Amino acid sequence: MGKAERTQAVILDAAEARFAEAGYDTVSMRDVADGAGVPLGLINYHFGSKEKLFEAVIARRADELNTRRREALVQIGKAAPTTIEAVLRAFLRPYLELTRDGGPGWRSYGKLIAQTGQSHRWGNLITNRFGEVAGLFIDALAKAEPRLTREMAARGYVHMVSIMVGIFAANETLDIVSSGKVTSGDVERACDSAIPFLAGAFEGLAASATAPSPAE
Amino acid sequence: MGKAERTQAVILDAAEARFAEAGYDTVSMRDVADGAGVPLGLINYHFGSKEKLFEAVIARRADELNTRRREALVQIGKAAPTTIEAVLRAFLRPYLELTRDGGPGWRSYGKLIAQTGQSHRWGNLITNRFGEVAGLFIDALAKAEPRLTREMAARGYVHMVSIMVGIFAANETLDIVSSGKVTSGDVERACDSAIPFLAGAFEGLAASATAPSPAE
DNA sequence: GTCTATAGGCTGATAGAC
DNA sequence: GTCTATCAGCCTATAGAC
Repeated sequence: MGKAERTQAVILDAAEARFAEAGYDTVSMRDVADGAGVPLGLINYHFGSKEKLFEAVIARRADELNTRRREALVQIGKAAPTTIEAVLRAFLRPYLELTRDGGPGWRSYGKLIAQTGQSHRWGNLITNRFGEVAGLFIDALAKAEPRLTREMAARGYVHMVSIMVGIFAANETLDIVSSGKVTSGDVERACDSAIPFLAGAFEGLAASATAPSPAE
Repeated sequence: MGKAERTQAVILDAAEARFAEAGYDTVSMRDVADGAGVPLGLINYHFGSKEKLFEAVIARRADELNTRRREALVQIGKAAPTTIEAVLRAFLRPYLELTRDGGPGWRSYGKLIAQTGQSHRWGNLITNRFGEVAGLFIDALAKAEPRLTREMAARGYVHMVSIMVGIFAANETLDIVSSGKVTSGDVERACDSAIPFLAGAFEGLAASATAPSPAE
């Protein structure tokens, strides 16, 4: 790794941590420069603008996560028939493993994705980065549970993403609503409980496709 | 309604719409003033600061939503035994009805809540406003499905909120991942499909509490 | 209650020395 | 590649006329 690349990594790490903590708009380029221990001008030299710096922060780990998820999907594709639960694991486990073992930056990244995904402003950035793999997983869900229509699979996928984002953002909502009895920091435990939750959810959704509602 | 209150409502409406669209930090007090058609100084006269203006925007509809949810919970409490599905409806339907019939401001509010809930900065604001009703619903979930531990009920509640927020934020994620075949704008349809999804989810979670996992 | 003018500070970006 | 100095613009908040 050249000197320039190492400098860029330091800047990306600092930007990631600050953006995750305080939000893109609140953090100034000076904050990032101070956090990285580099002069202000160097950031613009390497990344061009604040906006491009942010995009680079998002892109860095998105690529790694997408690769691992693709691999996990290929793995379970070999063993037929594929179950919904296997697809859920292929989606959640790569993220869990990276968050647990991939260094502290992944914790920041989780918080960052949560903010970015809900801001209208970065919508294209997120869907450009994650849209392709999303299509793969919607296909896998529909294949694993034939009762699911395409619409249901897509809706279910979006719900799954909402839950996933909430887990890896690890904000304190859970701690507070549980009066401190459950901690949001234990992402492994959160994933373990999310699997049966989501497996049941897709089962319930599939069942509602075949059984008419009581009102009808 | 006095003149001052009407002016405040106009300011709140403009602030809500702009904040929802572009985010708190991006929107300036000048933007809000222009949107409301009032001079800049008037906003600080009525609300004191930008931060307090934002809190007022959040509080206004939170109080109304909490009241309706409480009422819905009381209603289903009268008919024993309470089902998970009834609790889900008590949680989602008031929000749906307000979003559908309560005027365009509720659409903005949905987007705003999504952003606010994921920003570390406003965490206390959200939990202060919604925490009490959250406790009521966690109790109701645990009562409706005795197999659920308190921890499971709390986790499930948080997941339910994640999904709800995603639905009412109505961002374009769903439209994009479904290649335009499903629209996120139809919140009624989204709620209808979320009910069996979540009912199945709590069923799956409860089942996982009694049945040991295959690995054990 | 409403409106105007302005103070004081921080922002992103860059020109130019090394 | 790295670092410093600086510019022009925008921000929130407020003092004071009406």
